[in-house]
Amino acid sequence: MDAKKRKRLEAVGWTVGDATAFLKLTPEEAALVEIRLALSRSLRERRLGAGLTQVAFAKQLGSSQSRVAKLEAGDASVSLELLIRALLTVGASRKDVAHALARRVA
Amino acid sequence: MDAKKRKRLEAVGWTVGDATAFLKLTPEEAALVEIRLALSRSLRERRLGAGLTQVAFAKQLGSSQSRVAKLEAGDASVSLELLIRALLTVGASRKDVAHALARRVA
DNA sequence: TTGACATATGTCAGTTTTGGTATGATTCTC
DNA sequence: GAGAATCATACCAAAACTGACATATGTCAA
Repeated sequence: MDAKKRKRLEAVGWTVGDATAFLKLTPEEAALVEIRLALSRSLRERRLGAGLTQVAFAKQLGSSQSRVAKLEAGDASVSLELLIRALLTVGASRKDVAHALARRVA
Repeated sequence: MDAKKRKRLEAVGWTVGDATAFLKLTPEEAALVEIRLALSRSLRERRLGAGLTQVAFAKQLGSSQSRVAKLEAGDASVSLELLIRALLTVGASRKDVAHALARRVA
């Protein structure tokens, strides 16, 4: 989108940009969101790759299906702590976690 | 240490190995400990590199000096969440965090 | 359609984590 | 030695997170 069109839209009350820009996140907050997203995607891939349902995986993890769903949704109500522990539980190594974390996600 | 010496020690009631082996951590728990350690080390390096005291950094982070000390000590009472947010606050990027996390620590 | 299965979303009491405060230990500079 | 600065540790009330449960949505096969 060119600058002129943006100006026009903003003049009428629209905000132009991606979700993080819209939500006015600081760079750190944006990075945190990206990290959450990258890890949750990796988690889902690994769970499916292992042929596990959310229920089965929740049992392994010592948690509930609903929390696994939230984990994979990148829900704000789950901590990075649990997200990383979950990845380790599906068999990811420390380096795997690092790799998932570095992966482009936007 | 050779196998013979270990056998001799174990026969008398000693446990031979590193801290994680001694504490009988599962692989996931051990990885989590290593992750915490790797991140906290990186945090201290970065804070010092930025010429900040714990007090000054705590202010930036919106936390307290005592919590920064615990962060850097790898204390179990601080979450990975806060640890990672702290790293991002001292200027680490998502990739920096990934790199710190992958770093050998034992 | 119905039933079975997988996943998503809402809620909540109990637990964990947090920021703050207090205090102790160490190391300097005067 | 006194005072100042930096970091470590203990404690606590408030906030955030968790597991569990209920329930909703979606999908597929009979």
